[in-house]
Amino acid sequence: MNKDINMEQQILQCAEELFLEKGFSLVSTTDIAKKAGCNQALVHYYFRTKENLFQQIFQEKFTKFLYIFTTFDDSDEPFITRLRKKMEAHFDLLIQNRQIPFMIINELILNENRRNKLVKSIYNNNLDIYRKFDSELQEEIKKGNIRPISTLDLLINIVSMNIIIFIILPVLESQFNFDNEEITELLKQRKHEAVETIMCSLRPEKK
Amino acid sequence: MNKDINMEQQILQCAEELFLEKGFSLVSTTDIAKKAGCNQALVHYYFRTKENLFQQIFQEKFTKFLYIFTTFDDSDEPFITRLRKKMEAHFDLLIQNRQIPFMIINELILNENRRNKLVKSIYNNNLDIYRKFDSELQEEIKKGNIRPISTLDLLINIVSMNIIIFIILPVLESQFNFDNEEITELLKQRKHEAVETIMCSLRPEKK
DNA sequence: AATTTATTTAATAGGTCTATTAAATAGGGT
DNA sequence: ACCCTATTTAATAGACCTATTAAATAAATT
Repeated sequence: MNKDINMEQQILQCAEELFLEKGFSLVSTTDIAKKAGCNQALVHYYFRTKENLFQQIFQEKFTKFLYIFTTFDDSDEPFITRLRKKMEAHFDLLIQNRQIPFMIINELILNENRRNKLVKSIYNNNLDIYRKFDSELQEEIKKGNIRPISTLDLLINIVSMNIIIFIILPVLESQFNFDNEEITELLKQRKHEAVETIMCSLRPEKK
Repeated sequence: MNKDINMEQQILQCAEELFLEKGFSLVSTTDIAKKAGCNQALVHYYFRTKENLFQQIFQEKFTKFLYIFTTFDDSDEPFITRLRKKMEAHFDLLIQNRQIPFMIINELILNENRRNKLVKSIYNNNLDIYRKFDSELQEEIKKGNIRPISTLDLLINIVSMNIIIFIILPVLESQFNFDNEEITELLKQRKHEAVETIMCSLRPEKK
């Protein structure tokens, strides 16, 4: 591993890679130390517990995952255009961090404590932006520009369509031996299809 | 636990519940034995290894998960109607087995051996039905009844929309204290929305 | 140079885990 | 009653895990 940066950062970075790949419980502090090239006790010296170390990383990844949906786009483009852009930006983020969806699913289901803590903070911190989004959406529906749908359902749909390929990717890779370029192309196509599916699903009924 | 059935079945059943809840690595044979009310060695007596025991259960769940998509519906209803029915049946199955999606995601990502084994057998066993579905779909697209979409994308979309709520459910339960009835109602609504989203997304462009 | 502080290591306590072994118990069949 | 087989248990080997402790080394400060 890189010897230029200090060991604390080194450990953090190695831990991140391992946790992203295998989740909390399948990574030991011994694994982390080995990868970082240091003694196992050093991991505990800097971070005290494995849980601490994981929390730091997970928190950051989760915030990243949600960031795009927790910021307000104040351009004067139409609602649907801004929505499309958000969705595309979110997908692009996942392309850069392909294991985030798995990590989040895994830890959010398995660890009740982490889940409770996170969920509460998300809920409280983003109520405003949620309400704003909600009122804009319902406005568009009233105008007949968008098929009637609840805000929660739409958000779930978007997240769902955006994460699924990153869950399925390992399976596809098991069957077909993709090289990097093919995966890039696959993700590009899938991004297009995911966005298109949501956009098409929002078209109002023909009269 | 129930004392009427024999201990082998008892162990299998308890293991199933635990594995579904926590996945392979967070369940010990000691946990299983405790739940089943027997000595830990008995788990190994009947199933030799934890891996064996898990395989049996996982295989069954995974087959169940795919079953609906691996059978052919030969009624003479329109393609889109049959598709909708399949999707609904699949969702209903998941309602009865809410932890299946998590288990599959978890183990399919974490364990390369299991993934490889499964993926190959699925691929080989269901090529015929896949081709049949593929040709029907492309036929409908040619007729202009359905928006152009690849078969793989459509299947991914359907699975995605069907599983997402079962992934998110623990998160929602953390925030709101649902009782059983509320969850049933929530799932019913979500089923409707998932199916509707796919159906709407398949409508051809207006001319 | 001496002293203090920060980093790193070896050693280990105390726990859990899987799997095996040998012994105990139970249940037919003869 | 005896034998045979199936079921169940206690005990334990051997591995690995987290976290701590005390000692060693390096770096910084006076």
